Amino acid sequence: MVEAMLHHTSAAITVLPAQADGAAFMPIGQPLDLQATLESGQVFRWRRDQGWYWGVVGQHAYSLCQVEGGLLFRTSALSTAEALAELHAFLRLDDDLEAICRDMAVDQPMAEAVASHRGLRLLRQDPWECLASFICSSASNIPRISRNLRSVAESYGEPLTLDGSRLWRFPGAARLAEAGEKALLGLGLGFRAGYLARTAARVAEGGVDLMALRLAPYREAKAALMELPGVGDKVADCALVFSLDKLEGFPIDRWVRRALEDWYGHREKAQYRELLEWAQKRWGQRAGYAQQYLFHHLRLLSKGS
DNA sequence: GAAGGGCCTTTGAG
DNA sequence: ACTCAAAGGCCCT
Repeated sequence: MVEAMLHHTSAAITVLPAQADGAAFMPIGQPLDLQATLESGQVFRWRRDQGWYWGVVGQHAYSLCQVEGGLLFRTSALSTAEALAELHAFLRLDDDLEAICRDMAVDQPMAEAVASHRGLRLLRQDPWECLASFICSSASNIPRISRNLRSVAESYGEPLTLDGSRLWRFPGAARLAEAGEKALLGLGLGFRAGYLARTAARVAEGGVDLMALRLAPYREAKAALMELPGVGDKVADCALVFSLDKLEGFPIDRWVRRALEDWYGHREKAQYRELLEWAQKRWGQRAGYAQQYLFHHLRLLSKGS
């Protein structure tokens, strides 16, 4: 498979990625920038090492490496077919990104963001891990969120082995409810520990069926999420966009708010709901993508890279 | 109902 | 050493 792929490799890639032998190849026709996708603050537990990304999708460990025409991958999944299906869903390859970006880029700032990060995709994450992740994101920063979630997974999740490397599944709600607030506080979660423990308990006892929310309309699903401790407008929108297929969601954090002020002339004090309605009117079902491009673009600009 | 302010922990960067 | 910001939410005036 790898050899067949190499014959149409572009001149830009002159050597095989490290440790390509034995990896399977997944052809991808959609635009994909794996680095931008995995490092744009949607997910926090993927690690890069020598051009390979290591992480967990569903119940299985994966290592991924982007090459011309697709991905090289290894997995702990039982069959290649299962892995391909899992990756396809995770990367939202059913989204026609070219069309989405074309529709979104109706103004200068978005046109620049889209042009600068071609292949940045939304992901379809596991709803519980996604919700828990963004509960932990409150008033935090990405390096810290990553560290916190890694601690949680390594303390309470089931270990997986892939090519001699250890990865951890994210622990289920029942496991975290059992662990309790004090234990989570001990992992450095700060005031988020109480939120996470209480929401875990609610989810574990069936107070809300996260998977079922994929079938519910946006407003209904959001209202259900916002009943949970530590879940307000922003965290709910993150869970909706990144894991529940509600791409009309539009999470507004400090960065996106800044982008809306700087690039679209919104006033500093504008309320969340007001900005949300504006974005949904402008971008409709592509609001979630629009948000991700604004977030990633402004963040990279301000980091000077 | 809207608006403003303080507090909830901890870390990383300047 | 000190300050501020960080993919917020909640509760009180």
